[in-house]
Amino acid sequence: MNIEEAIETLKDKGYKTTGRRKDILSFFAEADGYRTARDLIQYMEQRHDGISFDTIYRNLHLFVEMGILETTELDGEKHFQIACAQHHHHHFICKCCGKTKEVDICPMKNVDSMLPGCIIENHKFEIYGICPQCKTS
Amino acid sequence: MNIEEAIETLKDKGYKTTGRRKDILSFFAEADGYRTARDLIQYMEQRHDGISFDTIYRNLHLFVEMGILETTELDGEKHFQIACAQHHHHHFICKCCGKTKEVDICPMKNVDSMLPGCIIENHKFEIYGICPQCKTS
DNA sequence: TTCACAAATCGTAATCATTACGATATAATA
DNA sequence: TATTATATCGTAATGATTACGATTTGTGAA
Repeated sequence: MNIEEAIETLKDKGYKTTGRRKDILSFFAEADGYRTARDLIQYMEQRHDGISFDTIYRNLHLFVEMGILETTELDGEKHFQIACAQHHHHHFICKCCGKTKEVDICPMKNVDSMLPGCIIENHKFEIYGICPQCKTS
Repeated sequence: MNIEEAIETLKDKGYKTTGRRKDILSFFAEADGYRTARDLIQYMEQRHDGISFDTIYRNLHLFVEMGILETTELDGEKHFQIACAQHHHHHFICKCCGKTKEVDICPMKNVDSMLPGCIIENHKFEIYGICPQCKTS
């Protein structure tokens, strides 16, 4: 998902293309990994007079809902990144820089039979550690 | 892990056996699943005049650190339950009542080779859904 | 059993991420 | 360019969690 695609998606659903939205998308396009709302606020304050919490959180939620961003909870704080592949996958997440790597292993294949009577709705599989770049620096 | 074991663990490490700690352990022993700090506060207020946030959170953190409780983040709120088995395992978690079921599948066996150069520190694999009891009621 | 003291608890204020809202500004379109 | 629904702003409110000085209590020694 790149900025142009994201803006197309917004237009298709009747949402407006605003400067703020482009800025938010730029931030995540450059980011290459998970970032918090606070990271985004800091970025926005650097290149504008200010940014409203309302705008930050409203758009983060909207983008997640539209599949433009993915979200996960790390250290008690919500993190966001550009949605990568369309197919089902999981992530290695660097604790240091937030960078992610796709992992095409899904452990759900054999799980159904182990949970008789349960309705399985979704699952989370994440691997945490240090990426090669952070390891050497 | 039962209450007696937990109190032994505390004593061994030089921590005191207080009424509050016994009450907190009783709550989780009865709970059979993940509960929030607020759930615990509500329970404590029912059988005492009141309970300090300080006592709640200090002991929750202590118990996690000592392996008496396990913790996970659900819906942006920390949840706690009595640590179950000693061996490595994962959980099915009922979104409705917090009840957990052990799942003895671990997807990490083949992951190392997919992440060359990365230091893998830990991982999370959780399955979310509705348990049989909540399904029928 | 009582004493002394470190540890634990209490009550409450502070913090921090997130949500909410009335007022204002702006993108889309006719 | 005029209209209007949508988006943004500035700020206050919320809710979980953390912090802290004052008080209480469990524990081990006398």
